[in-house]
Amino acid sequence: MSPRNIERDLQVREARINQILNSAIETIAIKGIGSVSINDIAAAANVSIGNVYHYFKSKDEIFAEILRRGQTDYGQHVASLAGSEGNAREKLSLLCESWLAIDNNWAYTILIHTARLSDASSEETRRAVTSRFTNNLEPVAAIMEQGQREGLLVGGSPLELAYYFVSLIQGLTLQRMPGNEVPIRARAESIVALFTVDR
Amino acid sequence: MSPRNIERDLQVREARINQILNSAIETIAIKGIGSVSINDIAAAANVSIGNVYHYFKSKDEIFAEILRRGQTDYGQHVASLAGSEGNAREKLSLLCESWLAIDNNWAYTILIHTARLSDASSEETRRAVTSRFTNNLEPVAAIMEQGQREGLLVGGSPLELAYYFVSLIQGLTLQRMPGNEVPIRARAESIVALFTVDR
Amino acid sequence: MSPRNIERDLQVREARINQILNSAIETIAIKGIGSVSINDIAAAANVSIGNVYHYFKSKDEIFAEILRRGQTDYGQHVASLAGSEGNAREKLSLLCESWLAIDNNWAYTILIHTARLSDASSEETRRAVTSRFTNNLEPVAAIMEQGQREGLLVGGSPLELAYYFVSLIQGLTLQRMPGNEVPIRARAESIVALFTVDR
Amino acid sequence: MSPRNIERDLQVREARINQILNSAIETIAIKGIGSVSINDIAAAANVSIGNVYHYFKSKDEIFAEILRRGQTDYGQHVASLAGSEGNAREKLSLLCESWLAIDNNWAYTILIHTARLSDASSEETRRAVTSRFTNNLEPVAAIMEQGQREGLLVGGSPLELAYYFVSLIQGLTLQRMPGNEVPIRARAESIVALFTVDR
DNA sequence: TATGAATGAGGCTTCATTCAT
DNA sequence: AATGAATGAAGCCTCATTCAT
Repeated sequence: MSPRNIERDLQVREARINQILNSAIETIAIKGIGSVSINDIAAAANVSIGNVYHYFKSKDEIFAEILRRGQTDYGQHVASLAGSEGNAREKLSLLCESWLAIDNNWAYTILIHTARLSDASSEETRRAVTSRFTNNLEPVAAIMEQGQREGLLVGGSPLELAYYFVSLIQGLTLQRMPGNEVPIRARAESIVALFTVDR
Repeated sequence: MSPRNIERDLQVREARINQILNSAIETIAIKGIGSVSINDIAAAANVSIGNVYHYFKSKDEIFAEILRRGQTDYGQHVASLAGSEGNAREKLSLLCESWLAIDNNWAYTILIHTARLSDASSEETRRAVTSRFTNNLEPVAAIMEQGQREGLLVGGSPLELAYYFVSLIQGLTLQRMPGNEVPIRARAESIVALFTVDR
Repeated sequence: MSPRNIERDLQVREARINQILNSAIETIAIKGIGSVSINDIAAAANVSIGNVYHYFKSKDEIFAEILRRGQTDYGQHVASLAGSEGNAREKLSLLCESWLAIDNNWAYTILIHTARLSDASSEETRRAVTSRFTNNLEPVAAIMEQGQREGLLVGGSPLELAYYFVSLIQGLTLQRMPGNEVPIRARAESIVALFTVDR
Repeated sequence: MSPRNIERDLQVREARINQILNSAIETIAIKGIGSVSINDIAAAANVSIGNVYHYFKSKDEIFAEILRRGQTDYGQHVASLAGSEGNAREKLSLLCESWLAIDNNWAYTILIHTARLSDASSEETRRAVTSRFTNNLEPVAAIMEQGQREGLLVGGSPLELAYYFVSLIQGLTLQRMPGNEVPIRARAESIVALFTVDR
């Protein structure tokens, strides 16, 4: 029937989708969420506008997919961290450092919050984002609990602590948006210290 | 009735400006930063579009003015708190509680970050926002320093601690946007505990 | 409050709406339903695109309003005809002639049928169009009934006859679209003869 | 299995073309003339877009071919009817019933009229459609003439009567578009009665 | 013959801003 | 001071058509 190599087609398709999403997140990092247009995204991906719409139904779908991937990847990262060898303080440090090391994170963070806003995206997208956010707290809470058992981290509800930790990280991340010149550097060590018991 | 004089005119003007700005922040809280239009703002203030432009040069100026007022009010609040009687832990608690009590805060917070994005507003607005943000850290840093002197709060650079505190508060605030159903409540007590030494 | 003449404003508004709608129906008559764009409509009305949207929510609303007016006007026309002096055959003749005399009618007719098509307009528009169409059959049916009482018109269900009459008129109207060169002229006399008993 | 030869290739080609055209008319019946896209047509025919273009030069050609076949088939039908045994009234009844029986007819009818509109199709297509329409009137006119000779049908120019008959049928057909709920059923008997002399 | 990725012009719609009254 | 009509640029999205495989 088809004189085309289906498997190769799928690979190309996947590659193109990645290409669009990856350059989109970069473009957002430069232009900012509110100003980024499909035009920008297409240009950054070296692809025509029409072709972007060949792979995505709408701008919202692009945002939603970026978020899905970002949150899923982060979830896997933090879950594997929670399940790995080492004490809770070390894990928290690693988590902290990996966040602070990624330049793009502010874009994900702003995207997460923007996507939640009423008109900015569909009800479904919002639900999915919030649900993943909540799920991703679990491994952090597990680390908190481990730290409490080890006597390394401060007491209190582990989930609540995780909530504070993630909020702090996200709050810091937002300070790193382009154009922002707050003359203070966040240091993983000091942040983890807030949650550490021995001092 | 009362003859128009300059003073009364200014009062009316001021009242109208307040009316527009106050309903604007509410409208932003509902529509979302990115979707709100001058039309929405005018309608919410029960004022014509043209009249909005009579009081403000541009949409950016409205945003900028909301931010200026919000940040200035907050700055005065936190400065007076820093200068007031009481120990640092109590002050931090009050600061925390006052933030968590205000429903609109997420809108200010998102507005602050949006306004900083390159294309979203003028260079001048961005500089002003960031500058006020940095200035407003000072009183918090002063409270941190006081707390360290009192032996109540954890050690480290007071400014850096203030930075973390504010970031945490802002991060939490963002979780309270409409449509958000994170099933965890932030409690001032637990937050302050992170910065407290006696445990 | 307002230094504008409200009444005059309303008059201007009404005039502008008429101007847009009237030139729109003309433009449709030239360009054809399927090809007419908001751009065409705006240009024909000597008005900017944005201003068209100041008066109408969407292209569909323009179509819907044209239809509402066209069907309402026709309904009043035919109702007043049905209630007027004269025998049924004369009334039918007048009705026929007035339809055949109006050059634009094909556009209304195509518009009526296009508006009924699933994707072409909203459920609400479609219902309204069909409902008005059905209502407008009544006066024609009344004429048929009068004609039967007078012994001038053929027998059968008056409503059904009205349905045939209107369908015939519409079918003929469609033959008169631009680009159409069917070398036959419809004549009111012959059409009415089909519904006449004495021959 | 069976060796490919030219004849078989042609058969396959013809089969594919039929498959596309048949599902296209169905799709038009659902989506509506103005909204149907090549994509819809390809999907309905279970064929790729590219393959549609392998068999047809353009969307206009598909429409034109549907019309050519529809009008030609109808022409043959009505011509054979005109040449068959039986009196004119019976022939008119059969013609009427066969039209009313076919669910798709409204789509053809709308298509015929749409295709005639200036911008909707090429000059050539329009000429062909109108020409076939006019030609197809001849057999109907012949039936009218026969009926007049037989003393069964009303007097007047046979071609003009044929024109009215077909317009009436088409007008009725349009009332049967999807979404249409005109609560009146057309009955062949009553329609033919309008053209019948004995009453 | 068959596929579907790719293109880009064009259509609809929104919105900040201006201006006559 | 107040109104809202008017403008037009810009954004989102669709779709007929082409082309490499």
